[in-house]
Amino acid sequence: MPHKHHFNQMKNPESAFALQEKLRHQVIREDDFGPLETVAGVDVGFEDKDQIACAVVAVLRLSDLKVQESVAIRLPVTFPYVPGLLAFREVPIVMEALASLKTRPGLLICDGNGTIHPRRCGFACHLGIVSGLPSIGVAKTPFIGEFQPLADDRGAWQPITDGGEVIGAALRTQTKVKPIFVSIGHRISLQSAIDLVLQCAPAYRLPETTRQADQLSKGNAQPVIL
DNA sequence: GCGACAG
DNA sequence: ATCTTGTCGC
Repeated sequence: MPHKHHFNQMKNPESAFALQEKLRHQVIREDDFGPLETVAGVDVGFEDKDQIACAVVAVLRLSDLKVQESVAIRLPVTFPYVPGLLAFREVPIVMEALASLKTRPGLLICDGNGTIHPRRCGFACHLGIVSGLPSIGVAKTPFIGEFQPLADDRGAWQPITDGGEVIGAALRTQTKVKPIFVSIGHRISLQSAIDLVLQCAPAYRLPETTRQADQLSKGNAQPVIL
């Protein structure tokens, strides 16, 4: 079982780059999943002056986008935030969260990029390969690449390119609202990723999966004022 | 060399 | 990511 141990022992950026170069070739860029019953939102938040990471996986029914199950896990941070190496900071704890789920999600919608990455192996790709699950990357900013202006209606999108290669899409999920950045994570095509993200974002800029996971990763103990 | 830089 | 209330606009 070569996988799971690469992370915690990752000490220097050189070995992290090497692993990404290896994993990038394992990314499956075509649809490789059956009928989807559930879709899970993945998000990691930080607390305590960046000492503690909190990973949340929220499993929603695709039919009504209602939360069917969710888990939140808290662990000490083991890797710093380095642009381009986000996966090494967040994948391990997310794997722990996935392990404690009762439901095996049909697909993961990640908070972060997939192929929109210098080495085409962002968080969503990394998590998809390590977990074996189909995954999509959804980010609020593009990180790298260029794209043409998009129409202002919901569903409008433009390819994001880098060195002539299409690496993702800038997608407008709500009319006249700033676009989000969708990319392949693993076992899905870019077109299917776009369609699915749009389906999961019927009312807000971010998909419901991300919103639910995000909400659960924050002050779960919201004091009710009377 | 300089600036930019997912979460 | 996180620190944080109200507020301008459709």
